[in-house]
Amino acid sequence: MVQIDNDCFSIPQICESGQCFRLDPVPDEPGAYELIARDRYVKIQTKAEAAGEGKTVLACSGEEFETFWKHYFDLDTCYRDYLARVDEKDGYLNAAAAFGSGIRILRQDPWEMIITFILSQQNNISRIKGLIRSLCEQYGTEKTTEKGTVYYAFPEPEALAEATEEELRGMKLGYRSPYICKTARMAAEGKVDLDRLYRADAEEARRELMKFPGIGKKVADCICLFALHKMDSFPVDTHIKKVLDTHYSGGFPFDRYKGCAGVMQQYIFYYDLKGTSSEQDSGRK
DNA sequence: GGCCAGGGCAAAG
DNA sequence: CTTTGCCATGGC
Repeated sequence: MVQIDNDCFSIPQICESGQCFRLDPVPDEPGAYELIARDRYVKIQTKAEAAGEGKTVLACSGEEFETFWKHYFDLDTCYRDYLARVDEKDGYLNAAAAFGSGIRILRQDPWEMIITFILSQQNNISRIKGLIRSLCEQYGTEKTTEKGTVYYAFPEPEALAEATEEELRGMKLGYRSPYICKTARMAAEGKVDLDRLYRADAEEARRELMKFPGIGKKVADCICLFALHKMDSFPVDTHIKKVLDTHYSGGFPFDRYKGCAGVMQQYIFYYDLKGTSSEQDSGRK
């Protein structure tokens, strides 16, 4: 058991922010979450104390926390400093940052993000989660925790490369099936050295990732941000595009947010997705 | 029941 | 280099 008391760290917000599709509340256990990262599983307890301070407990050893989860959740970084960089005069971004102040940019697995965000295109989050679950149950290795919890690891490239396009269509992946099929085979053959991408700059990483079928600018940027931790990557999806048109017609101030544009992107995305629906329909095309 | 979802791609303009 | 039509499926 490891207790985390970092400032600006909220599992529920990270869960809802849509960067990780294998983090979910445990049914009938208020405050409990399950997280699967590649082949690892961890159970999480979140408890809102009377004082208002959030507390998070990971059910793992101190060693596993130090060598993996701490880095995964980016807990060595002070997100209060990111919040402080928000322009005082930017009302929208202040509201968005306040709303999502517990979000962190995770360091997820590149291969997992490649498949996940290829599936994400023109799709909604709840369905994406369902598709990922199907893929894991079908092609991932079944594992059991010390306490007897059964879960499925994310399929390795070699396992997913065995899938045929017809099988994937049968699992309702739709027109994304050939993308997954070809990408898995390319990855299994080692066409792109994923580890090398950590060293590359964002621009080069993006170019390399776009060699996979089904990965364009937006999906590549998601992989750069959510796996490779390129903090200047700024995925522009339908939500972000709408906000940029509505609130930043003069252009988003990327220069000001050098080194943390991706964090701002997540604040905006989450705010547009889950924020107060008081002016939900104000955005027009 | 219709609109839309964390887009990409190839063909046209 | 910038638009356009198409691609499956189901959540809401």
